[in-house]
Amino acid sequence: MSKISQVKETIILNLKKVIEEEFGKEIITDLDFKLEIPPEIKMGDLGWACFKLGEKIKKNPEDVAKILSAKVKINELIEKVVAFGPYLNFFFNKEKFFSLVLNEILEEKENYASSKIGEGKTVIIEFSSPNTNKPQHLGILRNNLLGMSLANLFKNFGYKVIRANLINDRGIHITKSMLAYQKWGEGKTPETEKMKGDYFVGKFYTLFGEKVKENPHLLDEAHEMLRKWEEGNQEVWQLWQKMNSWAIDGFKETYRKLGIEFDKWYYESEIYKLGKEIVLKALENNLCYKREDGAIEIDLTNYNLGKKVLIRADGTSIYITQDIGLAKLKYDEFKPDLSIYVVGSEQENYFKVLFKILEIFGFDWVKNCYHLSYGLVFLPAGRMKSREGKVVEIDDLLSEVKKIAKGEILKREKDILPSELEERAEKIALASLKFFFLKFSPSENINYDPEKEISFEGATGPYLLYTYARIKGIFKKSKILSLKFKTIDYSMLKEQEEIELLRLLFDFPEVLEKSIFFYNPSYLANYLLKLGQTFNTFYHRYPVLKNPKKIKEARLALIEAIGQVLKKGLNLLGIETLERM
RNA sequence: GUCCCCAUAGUUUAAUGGAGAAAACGUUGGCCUCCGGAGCCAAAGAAUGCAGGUUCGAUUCCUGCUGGGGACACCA
Repeated sequence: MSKISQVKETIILNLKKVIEEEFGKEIITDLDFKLEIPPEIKMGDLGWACFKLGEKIKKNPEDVAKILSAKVKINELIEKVVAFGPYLNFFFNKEKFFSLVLNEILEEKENYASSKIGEGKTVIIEFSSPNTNKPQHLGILRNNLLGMSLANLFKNFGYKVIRANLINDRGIHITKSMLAYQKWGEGKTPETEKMKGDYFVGKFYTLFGEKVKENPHLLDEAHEMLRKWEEGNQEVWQLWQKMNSWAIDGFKETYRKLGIEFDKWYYESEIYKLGKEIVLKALENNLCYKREDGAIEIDLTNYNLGKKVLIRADGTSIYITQDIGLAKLKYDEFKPDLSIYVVGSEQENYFKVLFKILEIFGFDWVKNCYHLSYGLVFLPAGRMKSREGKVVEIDDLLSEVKKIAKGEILKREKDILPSELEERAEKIALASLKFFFLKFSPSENINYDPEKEISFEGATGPYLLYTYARIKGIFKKSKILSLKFKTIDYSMLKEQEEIELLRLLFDFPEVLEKSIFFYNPSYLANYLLKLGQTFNTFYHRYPVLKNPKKIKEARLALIEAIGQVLKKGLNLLGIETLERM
């Protein structure tokens, strides 16, 4: 256990002991021993709210705080214990506090705030899961980023993480684009058109949408094509394989740009027959029933989820059949302690149905399944609709933001090498986009106005990259390669801003825990903003280098620690830092 | 019709039931002789949609209402 978490543990143990002695053993079990950082420095460094205890023993919480403050022992780190209204607040010896936190960060480096609490446990995160009939748009971008950052966070806590991608490469929406290509493709390919494969395929999906308005009969042809596909018709399969590989090549290109990797790829075309056996077995056990028309159905009206067909009358399976099968497949293969599905909020009802069916079928591991639902992304014109081409695609947006980033760099540095320009612009553009989407709580819908939201100032990724580069800049100027942090005199650090920064650094491990506990990377994103803002205030108010040696070294240690935490936090969000902007 | 989610400065968002509701954008006014101005400082701007309730304490929990979004397929 890290020294920092030991500090909290020790305080809590001490506190529990005092409460036991004062008010009896039984009372402990009902209390929440969570220490919080008070809103203002003058109130103390850690605090405990006495409301609940007061209620239990029928005493005013302010009196409780007073009683406790007299009893809780101080030590070399805790120099004062004070009753601050209904709160019991602890004041640290600042020099000891600085030395404790900064030494831990500087020693642990990128391992600061990592832990092994997840060791031996497996988490499977299914995310992205695109349809192979069109390029990925902003909604999936949000999905991709959430899945990636959650995977990073879980890894940080020692979990074994399986990043799974279910490619939806089968079904009527796929044959629609296939049919359009067959009719109007004229044998063109992504190569002949110099187009990214997924864009090329998407063009025909949109084309189908247009043509079907004039000729509704096309829909029947698409259904006919799907039937042929399921029969294994050779001609249809060749076309399907060709177009799918175009689309998937395009996806892989997008993932590469975003820095997203997967450990496991599932293809709907390979698994869509899974689950039938499970359903048939459930039928034998009377967990579901056969309707008069032959379809197999389950009645969930008792759970207010209606009725759901599981196998069609003609014996073919539907989407949920396969998801039942896939859930079991994932369980058998990985025995996950937690299985997360990152899927949009419009499918909340679907997942309630899926999980309920798994429960009824007797799979007790369904209790480890969790639907991480996130809100929709809206454009100024409203909800995105691929069929109408009313979308913003990831690749387009990324290259546009990159172009703007280039312009910004050239404003500041005219004679930059082209390769350097390219790399910096790429990282800045990615930081801008990724941070934008991750700073929202997943449950919130996002209104995205491409004209307005592409910004590199204020609460943005580039602001944080800039802050990090600024810290690196100071080090470069200092000509100090590695800091001998053991000999630093931490009593030099006593400014208000320095103490605020220290409290933030101290809080970092808990922010990461909170992010993972609520499956919400936005806690981390907003924390990083706060850290960046506080650092910049400090930076403008106090020089680091133009100081006597002792102060200079102490401040360098502080900003080095800030740099490390910024970098680690950004990396967990999937954002890479830059040494120069 | 039934169910779910959302509603907080002009705008976009933040706040495990707890300590003057916090930021960013925009607006107004300042700050490069000083470690990077993609920055900083200051000001103006909020009875947290409405009406009740629970609580020592509600932006947070409960009920009703209003407005917005979503879901209720033998689509995926």
